[in-house]
Amino acid sequence: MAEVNGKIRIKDIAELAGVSKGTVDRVLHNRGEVSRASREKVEKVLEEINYHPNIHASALASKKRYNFHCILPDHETADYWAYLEMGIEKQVEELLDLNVNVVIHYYNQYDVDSCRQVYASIPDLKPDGVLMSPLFKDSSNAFAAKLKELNIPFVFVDSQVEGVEPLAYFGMHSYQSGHLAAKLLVGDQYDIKDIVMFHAKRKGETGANQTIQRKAGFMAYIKENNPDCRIHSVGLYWNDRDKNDIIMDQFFRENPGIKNSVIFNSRVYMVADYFKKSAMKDMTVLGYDLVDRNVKCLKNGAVSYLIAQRPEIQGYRALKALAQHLIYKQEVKPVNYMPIDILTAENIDFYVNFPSI
Amino acid sequence: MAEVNGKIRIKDIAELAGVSKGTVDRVLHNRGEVSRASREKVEKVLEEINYHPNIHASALASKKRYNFHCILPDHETADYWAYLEMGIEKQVEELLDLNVNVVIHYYNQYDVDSCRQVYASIPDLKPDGVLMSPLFKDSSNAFAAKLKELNIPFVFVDSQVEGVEPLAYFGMHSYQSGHLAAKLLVGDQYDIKDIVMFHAKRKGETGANQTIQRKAGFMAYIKENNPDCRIHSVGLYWNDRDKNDIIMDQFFRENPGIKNSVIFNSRVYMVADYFKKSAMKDMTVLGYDLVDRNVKCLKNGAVSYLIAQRPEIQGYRALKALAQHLIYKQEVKPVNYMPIDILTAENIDFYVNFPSI
DNA sequence: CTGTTAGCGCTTTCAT
DNA sequence: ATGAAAGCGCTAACAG
Repeated sequence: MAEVNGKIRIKDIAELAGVSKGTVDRVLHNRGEVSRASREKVEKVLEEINYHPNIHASALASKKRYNFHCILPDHETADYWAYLEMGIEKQVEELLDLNVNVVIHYYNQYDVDSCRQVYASIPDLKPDGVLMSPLFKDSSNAFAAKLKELNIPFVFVDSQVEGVEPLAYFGMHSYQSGHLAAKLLVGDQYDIKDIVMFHAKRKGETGANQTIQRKAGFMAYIKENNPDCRIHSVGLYWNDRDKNDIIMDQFFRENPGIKNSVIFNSRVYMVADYFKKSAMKDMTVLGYDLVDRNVKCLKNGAVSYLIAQRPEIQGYRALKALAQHLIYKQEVKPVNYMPIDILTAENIDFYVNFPSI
Repeated sequence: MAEVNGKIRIKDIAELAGVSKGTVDRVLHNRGEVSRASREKVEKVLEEINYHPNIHASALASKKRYNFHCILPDHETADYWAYLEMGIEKQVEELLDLNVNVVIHYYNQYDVDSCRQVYASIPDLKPDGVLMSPLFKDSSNAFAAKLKELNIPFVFVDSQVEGVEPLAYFGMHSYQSGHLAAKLLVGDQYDIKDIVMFHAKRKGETGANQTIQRKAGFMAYIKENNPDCRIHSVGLYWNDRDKNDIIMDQFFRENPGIKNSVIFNSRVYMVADYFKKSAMKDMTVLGYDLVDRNVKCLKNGAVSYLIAQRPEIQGYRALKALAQHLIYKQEVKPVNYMPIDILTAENIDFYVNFPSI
């Protein structure tokens, strides 16, 4: 039998230390000037007892208001970013009574300029904290430097940018996820000699190293465990299905017999759809992210594995990290890797309906 | 750009409705008598606006105290139950300022009588809510009936008991997890013709149908996908290693060449240790639960897959469910299946260090 | 049945 | 530098 309790108030500490509530508050928050003598008396009491402030009283009385700004790619309902945003909204609810105001800004994820424009508009809003997804590496890097200069704490979700140290990062360990992808796709099956890897053909500023890292992890595993396996890389245009069909038609005409494919992003359903349309059976397909269209493919067998990364948790915790840092003055862990979830037809249902927060 | 806000107080509602704060409070909580006229005026205002009570003010002012009692098997540090208890403790922290008192009671998980004894002691404590793990089916059933009679809400973690309807259940879908276990262990490899399945030899009252369900799911998958596969069942004594060695020695002498084994509980490390000691290579071993000893086996390759079920979340949410029901008067979802996590050497690190709450 | 009022523990302002 | 006091929004007790 174990019991938990705790009912020490600031008033109690004040009485024990022989000072007033106001003084205790001043030492607790290092605000205002306190004489050495008073400070020591209070600190002595604090060491002896186990004081936990009543967060409800604290939140209720606090007058300070905070403005947090989130910068995300625009997105469709039920895609990866939508889930991340749902996590943010969850945290917003909890922050409401803490006098925190949260604004979400969107940029076109296929247009660097739109992203830059949003970044440029932020400083004038005098944010107390910023949450961002650094899709565009260079622009994000520059913006992060600006925030550092303005002394505004910021957190990253989804991907990291080398050389930038946010207050905290919430996302997947991309390299290791690629490793896992390779293990799931080929494992110890040494008879697999060909794998096709689809990637996005993009123009303009390179994205964050998310996909690059995933690919690197994948290659490393193959090289170590199945060195004779050939990896074919095929570039696709996510917004031009017809063009993709032609590209894939040609590829599989030239390389018949390839049964294993991997896609390092959430567009795996497009590839699965192609296989279905082309009546290509027995394909093993692996992709990323728990989004509606992929779930459907997983269930009907068109996709074998999905690797997921808890986007809601990313959004939820990233925003929370700002509050922990700014409001509760707590330490925040700088790097927070999400679990790399393996989804199959057999366990997907319990992920889809699970309120992860 | 999207913004969120909301600052309507009871006082505002009172003014809008032309009544006093007290009356608004009475209709919000259905307490005390309110005239039809007043009630309707207030309800009309409530429909038009979007009122969210300030939980901090509410918690601070509330005088009511709650006593929750949790009944768990005793356990070692870092085993499955320890994780579940960590989740409970997390929720306890959040409940502290809500005037909730939580006591955890332990029973010997190998002794029905100790469990019955604890159950018998609970009603005198006048609990407002109970959290329990119904390991012993019949006794738990009887106790649940008693709680129903006393009108005390209770929640189940870890396993369910047929015919009993707790306020909520938090745990895994055992049958489906068995299905998944089979898929992972043999998948489409039709050349696998023998699997050995280890189970616990227990005495006394049968446990909950947890293990039985897992086994059933496993068998069903094999039957459907690999009907020629033979499944050998071997009973072990978890608390007698020497005896187990003899049993396993004999089994593998009589059945050489079996490479695939499954254990439907967290003792998989015992089997893995045996294989290691006996220098049996190339064994594929699958078991349950993210506990320290199993993690070690996963990392050194002695275990291939672990299936995990988020015990912290179970404890955390189960206790929270009591608070939601009793304090916030919110609806609680009666059946809450945890995601069935697939752990391998490649992704285990990100589960081990992940603060799931 | 309804309005008024005294706190809950903490923050913050204002005298001293 | 420090104490006293007002008040955050809500609950609950009390007086009418």
